[in-house]
Amino acid sequence: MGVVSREDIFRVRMFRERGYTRQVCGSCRAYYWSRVERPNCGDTPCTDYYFDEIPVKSPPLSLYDAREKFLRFFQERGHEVIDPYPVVARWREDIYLTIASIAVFQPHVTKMVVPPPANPLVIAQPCIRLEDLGSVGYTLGRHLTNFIMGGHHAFNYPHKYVYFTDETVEFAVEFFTKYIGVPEEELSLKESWWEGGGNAGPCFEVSIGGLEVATLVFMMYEVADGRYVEMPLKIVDTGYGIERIAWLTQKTPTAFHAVYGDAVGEYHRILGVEEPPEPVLRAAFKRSGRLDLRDPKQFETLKKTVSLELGMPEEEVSSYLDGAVLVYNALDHVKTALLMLSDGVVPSNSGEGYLARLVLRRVFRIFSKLGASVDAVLEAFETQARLWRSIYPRIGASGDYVRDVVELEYRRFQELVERAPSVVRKYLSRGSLGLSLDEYLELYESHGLPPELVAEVSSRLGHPVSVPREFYAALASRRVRAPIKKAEAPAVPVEVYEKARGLPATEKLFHKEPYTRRFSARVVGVLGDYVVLDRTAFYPEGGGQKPDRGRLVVGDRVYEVVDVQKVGDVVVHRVRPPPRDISAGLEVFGEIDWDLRYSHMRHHTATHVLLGVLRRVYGDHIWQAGAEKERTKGRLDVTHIRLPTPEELKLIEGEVNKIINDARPVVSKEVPKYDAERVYGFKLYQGGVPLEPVVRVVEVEGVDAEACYGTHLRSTAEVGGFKLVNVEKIQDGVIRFEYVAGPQLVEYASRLEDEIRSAEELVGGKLLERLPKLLREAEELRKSLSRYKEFYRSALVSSIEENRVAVSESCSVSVVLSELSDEELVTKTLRDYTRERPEAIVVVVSGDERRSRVEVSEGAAASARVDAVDVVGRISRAIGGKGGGKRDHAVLVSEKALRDLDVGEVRRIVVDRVRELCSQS
RNA sequence: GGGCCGGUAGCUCAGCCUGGAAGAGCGCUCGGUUGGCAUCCGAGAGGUCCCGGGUUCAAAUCCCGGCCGGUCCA
Repeated sequence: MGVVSREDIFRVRMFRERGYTRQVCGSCRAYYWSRVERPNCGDTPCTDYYFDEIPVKSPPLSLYDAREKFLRFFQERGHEVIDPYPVVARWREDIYLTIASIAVFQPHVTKMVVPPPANPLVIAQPCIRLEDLGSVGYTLGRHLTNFIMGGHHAFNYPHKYVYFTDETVEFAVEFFTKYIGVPEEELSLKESWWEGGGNAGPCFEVSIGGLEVATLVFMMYEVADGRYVEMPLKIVDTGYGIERIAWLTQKTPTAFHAVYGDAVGEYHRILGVEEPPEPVLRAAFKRSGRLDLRDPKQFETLKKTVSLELGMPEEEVSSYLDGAVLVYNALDHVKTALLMLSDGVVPSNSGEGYLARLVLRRVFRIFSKLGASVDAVLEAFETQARLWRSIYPRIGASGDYVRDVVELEYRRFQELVERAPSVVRKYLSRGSLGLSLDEYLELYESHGLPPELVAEVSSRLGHPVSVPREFYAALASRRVRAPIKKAEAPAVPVEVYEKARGLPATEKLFHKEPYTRRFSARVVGVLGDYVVLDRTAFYPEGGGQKPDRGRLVVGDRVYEVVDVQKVGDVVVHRVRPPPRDISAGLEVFGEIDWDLRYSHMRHHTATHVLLGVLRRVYGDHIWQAGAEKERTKGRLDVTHIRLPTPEELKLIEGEVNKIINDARPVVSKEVPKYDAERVYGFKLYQGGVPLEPVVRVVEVEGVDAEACYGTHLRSTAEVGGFKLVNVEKIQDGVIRFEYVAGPQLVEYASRLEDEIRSAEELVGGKLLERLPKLLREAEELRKSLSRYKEFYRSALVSSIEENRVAVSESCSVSVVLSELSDEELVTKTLRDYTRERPEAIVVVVSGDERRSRVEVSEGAAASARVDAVDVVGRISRAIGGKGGGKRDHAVLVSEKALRDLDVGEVRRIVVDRVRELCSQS
């Protein structure tokens, strides 16, 4: 296939054969194709909806029927039906959710790393898009946060052409006219341009009566640095709106009625909202296609129009529609949450977990706004679980988990709401004039309190405020985009990486025979400190398993292997000393540190068993979030909603050990990617999704199967034994398990024993006998210390009294020396003393052999006359030292030892100054 | 992964901006008052001011690093 110019690509065979003409839309100026003359492109917002007036031959299709019809049509035309992928895009680094059917094949297929599972193929892929989350209900179904994208895809390789524009348009026209029974005259195909996920291409938007029912994209370009580069692979990427097809055939006033059927009425009941009469919905429906979501005023205008048309009071129309919009939002959001949760998302404060929490909080807000309880929320989830489990089996399987999560998240939501008054009060008390825009933004972004809630709470607290109009604009302007995930730094130097990529793949003895300890091989290349062999038993770091160590022997020279990494299919060994004398072709003898390796293998196999047990105990939302297998211990992080209880931990430990005792075989095999996915499901990819046509599957019989690169035992029996040593929550929604296996278990136990023995030596006896005694003793010492403190305190007070010189009615002065260097005690005593005696000025000189301290404390009346800071300043000038303080309390610290300090001098200065200031009247 | 907010008595928090004596309410203990109570009165105990470092005569307070929690976003 040659390069097609941008205009020519739209001139497809069918348009010529069946007399379609290219026309310009009177409204949006776009070009479109149709068999008849039309005033506009036939898509909203250039027209009202009128598809309900079009005679469609198809009987009303439910969502399920529409999906089946779509799949069968393309299956009959040579497309293989592919099972849908999860809505959580775990195979993508750049997006969290599956936003289109093509996302299933990006980037591995689009970048030609892996062939597609079939070609051509058809898929009904559930997708989630949260962009319009805030305004779903208003357009009565034009926008949904979840939808099924029906995609038929053909991948045209340079050497293998399948089909492109002509057939794609013919399929679309045939599908809608013959299968759905839409008169051909009603079809309009608008020329457009599509971009997304780093790809781009021309497209047709297919509309019927104002409803866009499909987009036919011809993906031909890669977008690189803002330039379009033609791809060798030309992809037919279509998206049929299955919900819209159901809507088109059912002609209900909203898409929600078409998609959710009886559940619409159920939700009205659950939420206690009256259903609007049909004429209200019909009237709103007509114009809803023209609504622009960015302008909330348009919805108000729509209400006015409906009210005029029906002669119904505006308030009535408004209350009907406002209530219905909330119900539609609830329907939509609950289903989105259900899809995410049943695909195993654990709500958290980051990543896809945050998106799940975001959706759930929207649901909770709707329910609490309407005064519905958590039971109503649960009922709403159960209603839809019943509705969808036939299409999505995972929804049926995750009931307990969904219920658990909803309850837990609802509780957190309520805590947030309960916190609101105290937080708002704090902000209100800061300034006198209500709340500023910045304060609203901070309340939202830092405390999760939306402005409407803040205003409500504030007026309940007796401070009516109004939400700043510019709030959402200000919020939007703060949004900055950042890459989702950062590329990891390579584990080998760049120049080694570059050179290694040119070398042939290393034969992996560690895969072929994981128990290989010694081997011979030939040197393929030497790259700096790294040696590359034609085959190796050294395991390179990967999949959370640490690299092997050991030695390489070349002739009579011995090199220590200190690191092993992989570059693609090439294994590189870093050795010491630097391999200066080695060259390609030499024979090498290798030996790995078997003790280390065997520990890795035990901990690795134990990790798989643990993960399998966790999934069995808690459910399929358990996903590996990270893992590390070292010599001394293994570590597994998994997604889960809460810390396990001690009982659960005992159960988990017991189950793992049972499987170890069972001596289950552990088998590794190479399986074509798509076969593996079919057999084991997506949970295969616990440690990430390898973008390769063939994956290595490690299966622990009846327990776990994962795509894994690591080395494993032949049987679980070899794990030897399993003990959890630490469990903690490392972040919201992620639980860390640490454990030891085999001989490490003995090491662990004897380390514990050593610790206890050392502790017992310290306390001189059995811990449980000695500790209570020691604690009692400590308590007694504490009490006795406080008695001594009291004694010193009263001694200090007497000393102050004895040295007291009355100067005037409002002034007395007392300068004393205290041998005690307990600063806290002195300060507290002085404070108590001067509080009782407003006229007192007390100076205490204390210290030790390194430094001295002069503390001046004054009662209220005295400090009105004598400034403590001034007194300290004078002392400082006479005897040195630095200090300062407040008018009634100041401190001076000198580097002199206490015995070198002239207390008489200090007394003279203080008494003179006090006399000077207090004698005057 | 990033931004923002927070971490002070058992609990809820004030104090931090502007460095200078560790605070309030509730709860707890004891005593008194009361027929009864979320009664009233009085006394008392209770602190690693998250951790580490820096600046300073002096740090809960300022600066840097870390940990933990919350929240918004990607």
